[in-house]
Amino acid sequence: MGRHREFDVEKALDAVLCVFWSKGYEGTSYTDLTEAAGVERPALYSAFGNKEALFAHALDRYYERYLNYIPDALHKPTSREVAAHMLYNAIDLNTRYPKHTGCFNITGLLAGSDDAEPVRQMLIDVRARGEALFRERLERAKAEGDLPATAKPDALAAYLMAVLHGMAVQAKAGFSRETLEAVAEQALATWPSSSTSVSAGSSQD
Amino acid sequence: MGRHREFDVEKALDAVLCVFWSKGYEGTSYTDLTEAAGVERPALYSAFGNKEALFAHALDRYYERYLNYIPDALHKPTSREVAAHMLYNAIDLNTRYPKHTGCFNITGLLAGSDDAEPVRQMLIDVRARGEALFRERLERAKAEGDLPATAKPDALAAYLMAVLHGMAVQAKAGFSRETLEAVAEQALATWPSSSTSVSAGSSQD
DNA sequence: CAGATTTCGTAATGACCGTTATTAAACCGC
DNA sequence: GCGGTTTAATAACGGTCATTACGAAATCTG
Repeated sequence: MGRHREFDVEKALDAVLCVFWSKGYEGTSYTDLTEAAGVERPALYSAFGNKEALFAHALDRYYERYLNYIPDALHKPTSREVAAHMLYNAIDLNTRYPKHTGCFNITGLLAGSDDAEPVRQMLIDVRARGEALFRERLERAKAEGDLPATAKPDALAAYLMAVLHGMAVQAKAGFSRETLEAVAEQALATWPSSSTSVSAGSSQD
Repeated sequence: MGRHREFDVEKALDAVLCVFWSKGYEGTSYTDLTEAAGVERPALYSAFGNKEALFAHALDRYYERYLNYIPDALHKPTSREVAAHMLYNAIDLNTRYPKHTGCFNITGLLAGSDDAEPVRQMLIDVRARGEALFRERLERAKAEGDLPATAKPDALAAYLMAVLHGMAVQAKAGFSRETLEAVAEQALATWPSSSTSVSAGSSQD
């Protein structure tokens, strides 16, 4: 019983997500959010809780709707294909929307006042979870012989995540998709392989 | 004539720099700055101007005092040494101070409200200037035969900057110096070379 | 239709934001 | 020591922040 909700909760969350994506947590005001969602302030509060809870909802949705290529990537047969899939899908995501380039997660992770420390920590934790999944996939690749026995899955995972994070920064700095693809190509040029003999150092033309 | 200044302008700017380094531009309040500098608000205003001008002063000082390894790196004889010097000095800088890990520039570049857009643009411009210097150095290396004729200096420069920015993010996420060194090692494993035959793909052990 | 319940929209809350009058104190040349 | 000048410190400014009472409107059950 009671009055029905007049706005679409999913659509409102999508609008909120885009604003946070562009400006980060503290860079976004509640007025920004209500204007983007087309919903009055108390309505957003009753639907999602306070600003921090709303950001958490947006973060969940970001992983569900935009980072859903990660599970797909992890299922690729070889570690090289996993890496390539993650790189090129990240580039697409980081440059697809001119209004909010880069990565939602990384954008909010770096700066913030002391009050926003819980939010930063939340982003740090989620990021670490993603890297752990990738590392475990590389450990499997090593066990399967897809990576050489000398390979270090943890270092390799950290390395590729560094490239991904760096591209998120560069996308925010206005880099084109083409430039980022050149970055990815360079990163993949050094990817280790167990079977084939590699000549990665001169693979760029 | 007139009353003498009772605080050390240089020391105040150093203190201010550290706070901005940790929290970014908007994450830092003027109260944070005056408390760190041990200087009352009007004194900071009279010495540096408003918050944006103060941040610009801090950015200048950051490049003078902490990124002074970049000119040294660019003077190394080979492009590989240039890259290695930049990577390992960046790691040291990004992990040296537990109170403000990562990179001052990258920390403030990603997020911010619309009011802070000029500051973000300032950081984007300075970052681009650094990458341009590196790219020009790689073009010289190519002309000198230090890099193969097939090398693409712009892509190579963007790639290494991506790794550097990614490490700045990871430092902010709590990565240890050792982990970042493994990342740098992986990044260098693929660095192109004109003379020696390369087997970068299996160079990790 | 009556009563209970939920949402909506206005408007207000106290706290903090960056910035600056204003007044008192310290220094200079004379 | 005195007038002119610069700095120091207190305290205030209007504006925006996130958050929420409160009363009107809308929907359900009975």
